[in-house]
Amino acid sequence: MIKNPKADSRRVRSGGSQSVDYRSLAEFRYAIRRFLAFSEAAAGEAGLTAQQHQALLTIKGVGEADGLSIGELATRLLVRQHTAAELANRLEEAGLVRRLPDPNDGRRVLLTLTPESEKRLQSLSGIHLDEINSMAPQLVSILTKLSGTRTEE
Amino acid sequence: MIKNPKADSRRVRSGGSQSVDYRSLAEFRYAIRRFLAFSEAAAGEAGLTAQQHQALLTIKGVGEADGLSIGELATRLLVRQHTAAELANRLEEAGLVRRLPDPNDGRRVLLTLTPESEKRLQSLSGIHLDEINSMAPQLVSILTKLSGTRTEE
DNA sequence: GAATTTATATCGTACTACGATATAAATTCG
DNA sequence: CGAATTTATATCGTAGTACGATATAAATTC
Repeated sequence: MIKNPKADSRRVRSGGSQSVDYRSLAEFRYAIRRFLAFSEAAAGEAGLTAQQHQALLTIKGVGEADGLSIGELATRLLVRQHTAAELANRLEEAGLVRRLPDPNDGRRVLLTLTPESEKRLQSLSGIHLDEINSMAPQLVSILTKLSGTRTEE
Repeated sequence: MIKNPKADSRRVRSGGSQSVDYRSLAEFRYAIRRFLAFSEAAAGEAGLTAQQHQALLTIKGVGEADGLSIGELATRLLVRQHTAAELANRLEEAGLVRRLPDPNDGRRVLLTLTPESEKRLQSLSGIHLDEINSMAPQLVSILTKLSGTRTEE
């Protein structure tokens, strides 16, 4: 079977410059939005905001033995350090992280999960894996369709 | 060459239930965050907020000839209709969309791009295609690594 | 050991999405 | 047909959160 351009693939040519597949670009953003909306809803049902959930996942996922510093959390979440500090405040108040001073550096604070947040994160992660598996084919398809559409033609 | 599990793939087994690859899940979120941060910065340089940029892309990408209604925009952005209406206000004030009453339904308003926003969107789209192309391999790799890690083993 | 840098924290502000609500047009149906 | 209901958009006040500005304290530099 020969690979043909999809029927609904619309490359709009404008102003004599290169064509752009606006539809696929919009589909890509829509897919990301759907995933994030799904994730926020799932987090909400677990009593977490989206940021709280992702902070927990980051602390767990980076997997530093003694915990993750505020600064490293900020780097991973792509927010300012004081934003990560505020996020840590809210997580601590909710009993979802512990703040432990770094024994090697008195300025740093290391964040670790509590048993409660470990539990919630594990449940959420399973739910998310299911969702990612179900959306992955479409996402890969969009990425493939967009690949190389910038400079070619 | 035989496909082996990656050395840095860490599946954490907890509580006797299934293992979860927290690191890959965190990497996936980090990739999404990087893309969104890139996109927001690019939009900002074009004088747009992230939402404004995505509204323009949606109006263009859905490709209805007469424009996109507020309600359809809300559906695609996964926000409430009145949020889309407010977004349309800000876009209109900035001269980036026009509101045209739907001749077939007096309740509806159709949003169309202006020449100015067409121009900015085209430029932004090219920049985004480059970024998507450069991140796609890693994203596909993460998705592949996560695939099927929910129920198996 | 004084100056600088790094890490975290606090406070006030701004942006934006939301709930509640309003208005008007279209549709339903007795 | 005309009243009731539904649909589409809009407005207003509020809340959450990320940010800039700033502060404090510990570590590093020289």
